[in-house]
Amino acid sequence: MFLKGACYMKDLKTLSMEKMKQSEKKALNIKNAEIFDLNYTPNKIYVRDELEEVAEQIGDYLSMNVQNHILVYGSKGSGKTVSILSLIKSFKELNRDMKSFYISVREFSTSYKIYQKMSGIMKRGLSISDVRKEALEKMKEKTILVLDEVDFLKDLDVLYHICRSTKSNLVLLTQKIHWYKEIRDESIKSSMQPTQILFKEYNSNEIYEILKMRAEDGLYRWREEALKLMSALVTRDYNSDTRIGIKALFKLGVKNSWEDDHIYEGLKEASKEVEGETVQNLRDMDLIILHSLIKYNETNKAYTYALKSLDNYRGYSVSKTHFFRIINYLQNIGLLSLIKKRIGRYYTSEVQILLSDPTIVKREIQIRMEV
DNA sequence: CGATCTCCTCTTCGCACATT
DNA sequence: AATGTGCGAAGAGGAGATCG
Repeated sequence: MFLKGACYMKDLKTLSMEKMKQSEKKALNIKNAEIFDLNYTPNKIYVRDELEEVAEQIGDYLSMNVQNHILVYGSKGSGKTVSILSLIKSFKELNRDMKSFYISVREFSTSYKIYQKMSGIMKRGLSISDVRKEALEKMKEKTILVLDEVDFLKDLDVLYHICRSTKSNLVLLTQKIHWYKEIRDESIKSSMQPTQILFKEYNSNEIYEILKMRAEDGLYRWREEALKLMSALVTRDYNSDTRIGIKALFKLGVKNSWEDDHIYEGLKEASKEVEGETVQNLRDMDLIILHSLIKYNETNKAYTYALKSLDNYRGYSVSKTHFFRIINYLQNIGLLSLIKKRIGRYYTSEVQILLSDPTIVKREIQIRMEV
């Protein structure tokens, strides 16, 4: 016992020196950390074939000034946002008089909020027509409005008014192939008539190209074979989600270690981080329901359990209706998926949790309980 | 001048009814 | 029976108007 302690004390100094040196080394391999920020818009991107079609449509809009709306489908990390933003950036360099707005609908999920964001008028109490008027005023010249994750939009006012009373062009991005089909309002559909473009999932070569570009711009040293393995794994194990590859690349770049097991570990950590952010953004009610679904993967048992925990934690309650609405929401943001089953005469849904590490939910609850 | 009222919207949630 | 949908009620909240 004593000996161990002594050893530890003795090592502390060398340990800290070693760590210090390591930290210096870490910083040494990073050429530009910004490159690895998931919201970074690079000047140079991997141009997928489908992007040419988008570019053509935008080009037509700009030169003829006739609305030419675009709807882009693609799964998580298929490059929708980055591609579109980079493309618009380069169009802007050619057309100085062109304007553009980018709005994340997950964040601004009603037409009212979108108008507020666009007009810059954030005060409350104004009627929707007032805010709308201000927002449309900003769209008189050639304007492109990008609505990211448009399936989160709760009403269609923006779409209607932008199609009808402006000459602006919409670029809508979504993961949901059915979103447009499910719009009931025919008048909106007939005035919008977007060109629909599907961004396929990247294959492993494409992901390799993307990682290589980021590595070249952001790192001093890396290993080709490592990038190849990473892209293969991202394709196979992480639904071709490029974001996870990029995050992992940064982690490995910092350590400048490219052995196979570090790669596996780095990817796992990266995906946990992405999941962690989603979980942190949930409201208490959602979180508790998610937790009960993890505990009981069958909706009815989970409902009973959720009622109990809600009551314990905050004295809240949920109706079954609302409970299901929340489950649907959780499914929408990709935390779980439901498999409908029939047992005898009855139906149930089996819940499949899509988190690779469900314990973060419990941890998040504990953190919130302490406050 | 501060207090209160009024206006308008947003969000959340449950009820009743519809669907599977 | 288990889920999903439409609708509307309740409460919150912020800013400007109005009043004492």
